[in-house]
Amino acid sequence: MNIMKNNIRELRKEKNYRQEDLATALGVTRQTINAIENDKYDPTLLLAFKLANILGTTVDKLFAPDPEILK
Amino acid sequence: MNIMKNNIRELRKEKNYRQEDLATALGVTRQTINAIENDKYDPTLLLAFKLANILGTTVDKLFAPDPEILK
DNA sequence: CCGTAATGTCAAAAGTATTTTACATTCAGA
DNA sequence: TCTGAATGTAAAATACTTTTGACATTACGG
Repeated sequence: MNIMKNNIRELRKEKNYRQEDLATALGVTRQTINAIENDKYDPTLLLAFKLANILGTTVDKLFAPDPEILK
Repeated sequence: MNIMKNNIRELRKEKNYRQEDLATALGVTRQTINAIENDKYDPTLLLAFKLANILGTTVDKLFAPDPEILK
């Protein structure tokens, strides 16, 4: 199960991208973007950096792990 | 293949932790810490956050993807 | 309302991260 | 030099991420 929050959808919409636009820009599939936006699983670290980069933010701002989990 | 750089080893030594100390503190195995320090593979996003947290830094400062790869 | 674009979802397969167990190498101190 | 501690490494098993292909649902402009 996945405990990370993210605001990819909000930032994506600000840029008027479709899930598919983001996906092709990052070299992944639309299903991957959809799954991450809907918290099905976390992206790899590399994909997290690519997402932050294209959305004009940082990994630390884009994702927020449950504070409970940061022992 | 793994294209991410990190300075976990340096920060770990500043804190006088052994690989095993970091591992048990984060709930992973020593082999995992060793593999990440030696760039065998990237950690998951969650483990990256845990590492940054315990080492007193941020994911963005702790890891640096090859700029080439950030299209 | 109708058509179509966008999003949601699913199952199977492939790729990658992590664990476990085990052994090898390096290095500092007694 | 000898010992023990720390690190490096490897293979097999398991878990998780991503792809592929396909179909369902939602939302919106005409």
